[in-house]
Amino acid sequence: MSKKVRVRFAPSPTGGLHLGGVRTVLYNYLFARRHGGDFILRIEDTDQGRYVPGAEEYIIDSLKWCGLEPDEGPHKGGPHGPYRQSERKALGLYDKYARQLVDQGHAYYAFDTPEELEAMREKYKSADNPSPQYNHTLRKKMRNSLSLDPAETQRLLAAGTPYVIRIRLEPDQEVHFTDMIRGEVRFSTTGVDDKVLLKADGMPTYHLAVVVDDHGMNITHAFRGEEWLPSAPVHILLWRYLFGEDKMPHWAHFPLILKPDGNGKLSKRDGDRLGFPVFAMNWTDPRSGEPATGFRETGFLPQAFVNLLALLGWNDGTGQEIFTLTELVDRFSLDRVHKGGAKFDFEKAKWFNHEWIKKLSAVEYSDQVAPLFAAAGITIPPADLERPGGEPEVPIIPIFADPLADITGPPPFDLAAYESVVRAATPVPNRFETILDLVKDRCTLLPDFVGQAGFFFQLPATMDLDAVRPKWNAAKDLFFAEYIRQLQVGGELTDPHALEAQFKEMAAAAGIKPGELLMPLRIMLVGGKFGPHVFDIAVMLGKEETIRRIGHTLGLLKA
RNA sequence: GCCGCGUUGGUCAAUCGGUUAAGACGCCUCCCUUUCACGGAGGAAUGAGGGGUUCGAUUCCCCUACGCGGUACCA
Repeated sequence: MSKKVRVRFAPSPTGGLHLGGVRTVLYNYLFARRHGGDFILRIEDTDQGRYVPGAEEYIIDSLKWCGLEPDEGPHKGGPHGPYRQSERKALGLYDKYARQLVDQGHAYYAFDTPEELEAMREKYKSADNPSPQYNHTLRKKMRNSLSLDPAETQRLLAAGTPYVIRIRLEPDQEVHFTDMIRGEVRFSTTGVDDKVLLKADGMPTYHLAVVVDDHGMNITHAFRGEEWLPSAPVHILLWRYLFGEDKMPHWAHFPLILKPDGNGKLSKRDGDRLGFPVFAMNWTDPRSGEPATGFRETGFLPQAFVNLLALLGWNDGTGQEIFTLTELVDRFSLDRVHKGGAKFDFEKAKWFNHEWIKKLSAVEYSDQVAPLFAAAGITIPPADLERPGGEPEVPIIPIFADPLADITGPPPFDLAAYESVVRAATPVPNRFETILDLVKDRCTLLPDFVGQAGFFFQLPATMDLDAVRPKWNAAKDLFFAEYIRQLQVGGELTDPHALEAQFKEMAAAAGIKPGELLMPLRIMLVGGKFGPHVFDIAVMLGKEETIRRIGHTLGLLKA
């Protein structure tokens, strides 16, 4: 019986969480859930100088928005805490293992100052070797416990001279491991430098911390972005020296998400330049004050965001593109993750969102849409937000309530059962939601709802009278006056088909082609040439409001 | 420079030696619709180059080119 799967996402709190980061989380999460394992959040705040206040909270909030909640982390604890490396330092493990490495002869003390390092790089830099490495040859020329005589090393140590601990890499050693995505990957130690393991301030570098903490947290599978591949041999060696390669987690390096134009890793700058979000949620750097927009604020549904990210580098081979989180968990496998990077395409991203808006009932996102109306100065009458039959017993649709844990159980999953549970928990739409459902085919981003449905709640902001005026005449004016009278004597508007039939009969009686009348009616009710079928709108507006708008426009046309 | 990883239409991509090389986004045409969408039908568009291996290569191997990543007391 193999160990329980445990994976981790280990960001450094230096800024907003971007696309690539969320996708790394997602693949970790999917793998963990797929195998009934744990997903851990660990904060790699080993670099004091780059620490950004608020970044950790932002990361946690972003994961929450995406529905990718860790099982253990700094915000919720767990049996393997603490979950911040700055706090794990107190455990004394980094120091202990660094010294153990020195004792084993696999690491050494180095006393070089930053200036000396810089001088070394300048001195040995050449066209052939633009970035000289602190390695087995150059270290002989530097100040460290390998080049200095032991007495001098002892003296420097005793005097409290600042030092770092570097790994000692001997040349021509082959290091290889199996990457779950790329297969066998081989390196020669010749090209790798003597990486710093423990910094002068006593904090570990990523290289030491990742190995010590993955070990301490019983991580079974270590997944990260492709940019880490080149330093993998250092981590393999550390595992070999410290805990044994047999205890080492399985590795996988995910492909990069590339900028849409040209080449290279997608960055925040690309988003600014090309006009799309790169971060999960809005983020303002507390130091520079520089803002960045998020997918959430742009009007993406978390379901769509997760869906589009999953497909950026993975697919299930069937051609299916729309997946719920639950389906993703059910289908995900590492061997179908691509090796090559994928360019981000915002048009396709929007398509995913559009699909999700159509797929979901407005009940499932009306709470995200309502504030947008308020922000646009459109008031939704409280009555429209009242739910017929009262609020449901389960207030939140369990799409992101980790359905797998309490609904479908361990894999394989009963997706059909899950869907039915979600359906049963979905309440009856209120009037606001009914209206959203009526126009959702036309909405790609959440803010589109304001433009598409605003007229239901207030007189159209603009009236496209130019669409009516050229062909307007007394006969039409007369027709609508008569139409108002007919509506007045009739009952409340309930059946769009009956309404349409009545309208067409009247048109025939007046000797006017219905097509001549339909557009004016639309303009009267909507204000422009868009929206659902006119009579659906009239029914939704109600008799009184429909009459009011026709009369109002008639007045405008006379003026 | 060196090391590593990649390379199927504009983009995301299927194919695990034999296919007319799927599908999706975007684009174009048409249908539906007396609005805008949705939906439906169709179209243009792809294996970086060169060597092998094989009866047969997009698929396996090698070389080249190109791209990316790394080469910090950053992660």
